[in-house]
Amino acid sequence: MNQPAALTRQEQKERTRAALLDAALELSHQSGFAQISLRQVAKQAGVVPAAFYRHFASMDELGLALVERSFATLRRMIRDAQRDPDVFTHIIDAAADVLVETVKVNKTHFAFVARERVGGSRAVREAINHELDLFVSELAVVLARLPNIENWSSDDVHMVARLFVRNMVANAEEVVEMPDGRPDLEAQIKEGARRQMRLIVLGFEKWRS
Amino acid sequence: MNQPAALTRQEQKERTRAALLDAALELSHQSGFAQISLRQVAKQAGVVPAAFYRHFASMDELGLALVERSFATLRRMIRDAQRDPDVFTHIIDAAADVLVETVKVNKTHFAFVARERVGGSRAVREAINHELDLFVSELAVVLARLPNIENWSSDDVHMVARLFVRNMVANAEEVVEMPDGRPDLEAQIKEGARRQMRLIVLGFEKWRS
DNA sequence: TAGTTGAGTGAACGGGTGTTCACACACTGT
DNA sequence: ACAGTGTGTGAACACCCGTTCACTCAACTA
Repeated sequence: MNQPAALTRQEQKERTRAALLDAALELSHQSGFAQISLRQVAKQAGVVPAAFYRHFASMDELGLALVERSFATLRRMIRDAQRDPDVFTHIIDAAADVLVETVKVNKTHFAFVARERVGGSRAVREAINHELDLFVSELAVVLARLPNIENWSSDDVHMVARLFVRNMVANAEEVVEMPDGRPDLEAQIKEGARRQMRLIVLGFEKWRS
Repeated sequence: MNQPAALTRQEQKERTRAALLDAALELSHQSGFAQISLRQVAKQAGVVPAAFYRHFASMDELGLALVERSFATLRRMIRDAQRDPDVFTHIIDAAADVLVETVKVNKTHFAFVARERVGGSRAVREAINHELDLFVSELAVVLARLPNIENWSSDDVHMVARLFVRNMVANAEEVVEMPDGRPDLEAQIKEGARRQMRLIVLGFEKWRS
């Protein structure tokens, strides 16, 4: 019936919403989400401040939307990784590679999560920690199938999963802080992540209680 | 020659400076250091905004002073712990206990460090990460003397030290976020920390390259 | 004791903030 | 073709911000 070249109402609205999210993400990359203003975001998105309210009730609500979008990226990374056959043969090497590469490509999303996980407003902080808890539980299910772990208590499996996720977050933070164009640093982080995971896995065999 | 009951000039100045630092620490405990204002800090310290400049050139400079003060607390914790003979017989249990107790008592300092390590301004962030790097190196020296580690490469020792410090930071974050008056949660965090350290130590024996 | 120093004052400034409102006007369903 | 819906506008508001300035007056020095 229509859209002869122009944009439908819904399309246009979604486009502006995305522009606001992108603007907030980019601005917060330098100074942190908590200290950017509604007016700055609106300006960067090419929109008047009042228009912001057509999409979000507050900056906090935009922050929550950003959490959602960022974890969607993380989930996609995990899903794609599981399709790769290498992951099952050299789990640790693959995990280190995938981690560093994905974080590098989606730097802004991971920077947002890393930063706001501890520095953000209460609402944003809790949303992120909730997502990370979900992620720990998912990882626990995967770990429970590994040879040396299959008859551990579920408490212990959860503990190990937390250990891995914590280190994943810490390594992601390092990649985020990494200056551009430093493949040496990148390799160093990757190697560090690999060794840490190997050390932890070595402990599996002798674990009791 | 003087101070009949009144305060010397220097004493009074130091007192106000301390009041400003305390005010900033308390205010940032709820909302994060980066989003509190010079005026708020001055008001909380019972001083007019302009007086702030007699002590710090900017909020950033106050932040750096806060980093220094917080790490002095951390160092005191380590030093005290080393005096305790229990630490050498049950290193891991003692470490978990000391960590949780000290963080609980100095909650505001650790909350500041945990939060601003990733969320703060560039200057504050770098100062904290520098202090943490120093701490990793100190720990590496201690670890290098342990039985299973004594002939590892220094790179590997450093890697393990980083793994421990990361987990220490993560556990401190958990204690900080912990609501008051929940000894069950506290015990849970302590037990988790203990298990994670034990798992890592188990890997020491079989480590190669 | 007289003069100097400097921590703290109070008012003022220019500018950025979130939020509100009536309004314009392009896309929408009838 | 027409009325309606709703995204985006631009101006206005009251407020808080960092920073400056001339000032007071107690603690200091000589």
